[in-house]
Amino acid sequence: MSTVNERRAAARPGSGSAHMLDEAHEASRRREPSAIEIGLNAAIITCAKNTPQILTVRQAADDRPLDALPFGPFTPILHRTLEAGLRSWVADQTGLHLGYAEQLYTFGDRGRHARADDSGPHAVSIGYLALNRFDESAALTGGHWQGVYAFFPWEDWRDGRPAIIDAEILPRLSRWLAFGNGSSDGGPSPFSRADRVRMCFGTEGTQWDEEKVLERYELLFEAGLVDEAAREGREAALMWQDLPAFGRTMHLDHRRILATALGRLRAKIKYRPVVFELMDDDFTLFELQKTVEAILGSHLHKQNFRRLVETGGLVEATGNVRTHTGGRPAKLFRFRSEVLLERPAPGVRVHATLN
Amino acid sequence: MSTVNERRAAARPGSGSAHMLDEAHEASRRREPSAIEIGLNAAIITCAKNTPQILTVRQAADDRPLDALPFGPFTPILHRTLEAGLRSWVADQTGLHLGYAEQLYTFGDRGRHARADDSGPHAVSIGYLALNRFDESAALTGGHWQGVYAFFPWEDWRDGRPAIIDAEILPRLSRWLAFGNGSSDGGPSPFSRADRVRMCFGTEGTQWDEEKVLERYELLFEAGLVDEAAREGREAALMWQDLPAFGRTMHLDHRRILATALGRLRAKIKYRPVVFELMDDDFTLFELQKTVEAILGSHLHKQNFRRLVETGGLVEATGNVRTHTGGRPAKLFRFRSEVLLERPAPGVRVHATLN
DNA sequence: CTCCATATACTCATATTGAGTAAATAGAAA
DNA sequence: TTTCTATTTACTCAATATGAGTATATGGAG
Repeated sequence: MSTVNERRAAARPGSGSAHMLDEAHEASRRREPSAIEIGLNAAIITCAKNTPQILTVRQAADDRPLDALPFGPFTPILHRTLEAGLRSWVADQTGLHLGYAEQLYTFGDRGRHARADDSGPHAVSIGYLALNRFDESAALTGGHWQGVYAFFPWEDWRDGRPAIIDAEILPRLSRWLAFGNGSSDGGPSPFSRADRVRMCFGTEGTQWDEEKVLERYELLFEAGLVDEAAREGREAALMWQDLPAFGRTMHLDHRRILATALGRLRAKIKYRPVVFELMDDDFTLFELQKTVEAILGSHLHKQNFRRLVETGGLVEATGNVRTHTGGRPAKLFRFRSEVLLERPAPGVRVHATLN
Repeated sequence: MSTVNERRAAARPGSGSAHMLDEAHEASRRREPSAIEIGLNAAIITCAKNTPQILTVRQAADDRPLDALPFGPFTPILHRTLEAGLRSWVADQTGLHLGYAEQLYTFGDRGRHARADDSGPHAVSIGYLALNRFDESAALTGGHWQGVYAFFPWEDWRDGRPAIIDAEILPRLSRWLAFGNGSSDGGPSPFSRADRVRMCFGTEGTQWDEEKVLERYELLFEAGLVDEAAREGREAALMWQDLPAFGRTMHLDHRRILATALGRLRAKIKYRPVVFELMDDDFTLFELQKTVEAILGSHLHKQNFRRLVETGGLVEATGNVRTHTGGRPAKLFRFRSEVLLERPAPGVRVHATLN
């Protein structure tokens, strides 16, 4: 972990730093605009075919086209709020009208544009998580849905511990540890690299935490194992040869935003009724469970799931049943939005099992 | 000076929005900077005298000076990351070196600058929550600590339900409901105003949720009851006469950022060991409890608190005791940072009681 | 020396959780 | 028609966690 003084030193290239700061502050008070672009990025998630899906658009970068999240700059003249701007861009680029949307994080680190030098304007990107129910009939005017786990193959544990972890990831992380161990390089994490590997991938007795999607992605990034690290000229990326693809790559830092989105969704699904943003009006409890499992990437105990969701007042029976389920007809349920008024934090509070 | 966007808007006052959007996007691709300022704001919280304290600086606005959070613009030339910029501004303005800091939210709504028209540049402000232990000996070069509940008198329930709720707030909210009921005015909330009053202030059987600090502030804002609403020319603010002060006001939207910070801290304290950022290295369990209670604004069951914190592996005894506690000497404890490696979400999971 | 406020050590009933068994039912396969 | 199968639905049960309480220890103030 870097000290305050180191951080301050880094923040002051060259001469009289205090003076420069004052000057910058003064410029701001005189309302001189700084050359900063604000990008709005939407991680739009739906659930189809038992898999969480992300809406991507194609973006030409350098030579080859890459997957990107729908995005555009925030222009205050056109958009009353940040979220309005986001909705407008998404509708523009994909024809999709967003339902639920929440702000995730604002990314402002240097290096977003894959330049070693400081040329070009600096961009700050605000990431959003949006949830839409899957509508087969509504044709998109742009972009297409892709399975989220194509970007994070190590995150889906529904068929057991993904092979890529022990076969590809952990051996390389071990080499990376052996190289430059100690605390991480200037990052804010107070943990040693070895501890971070333990926490992220649940080795040595530590258990897998499905919410640490971002932490895992960032660890792989630091270790130079994801393509984005090589693109940005990360030092650690130089030590690898014949790297397999650790998930599909994305434009700029969009995969980081997607990792943030999935992690947030996995966390939130447990204490707020956000799953229902992904469901049709009527659904069976089994369909609901499959959706939750797809998001969490793990299996849940069926009987307990039903108990939780029913006694928690999250759903109510519609009185109808669905046949052709492959077995006994299933009662149809709908979301009871009244819970939001009754309980402080209603949600699908679930604990993952390994079965 | 006029901005790029203003000039464009002036040149084409009635043009179609789709075209404008394309054009704006094109402008962005040509890397034309938009005139947007990014402000960094720090809600720095500590705990002293059994009260959460917020670090404020004085800021001259229009005629009278107001309390403000330490803030400054993000200048990519000077600051490698957003957080580095924040730390630098805070050190500059107050002499304080931040410890724990996390990003809260990015506020970008029009109206931040209390202008009815669209003059002036639009500002986007990124709010941070920072936690510091209180250090009596470290003198501040600027700013001073103020009790958080001076800004939100309705949030401290340690001496029972605050009188201001039933005496001042609820009667006026009732009048506000009677005026223009129905769903809120264009806001994103799917609830009726009446439902929001219930959820926020725990009327009609609904229980008080201490985490809804922001929701409560925004409800009071919409109802025109806080000074900021009058300053920004909110319509609802016009209907009141002889309004008492509903908490101290702050510069711009800083009180909203503070509300976000307190709400986030109250939520996070339950599932992450953030309290310890506010404690000295050694502390008694009673001191720890008093700190948690100060943050949550409610009392906890003492014996259960100890059990939770000890069996949860959050603390370990140092072997020393503290005397002069007013009673039997208390064992001193320290934070066991190893829990972070052992458990996925260690924290002070507590449930409020009314005693 | 007594009182007092706090610390510490327990008990106990109830609710929640994790995990399991068993019966019901419609469609598909034999 | 019968059997099989995958699924739904209904219970059970032990272990643990939670909310609330009682009882005792101990140093300092008066």
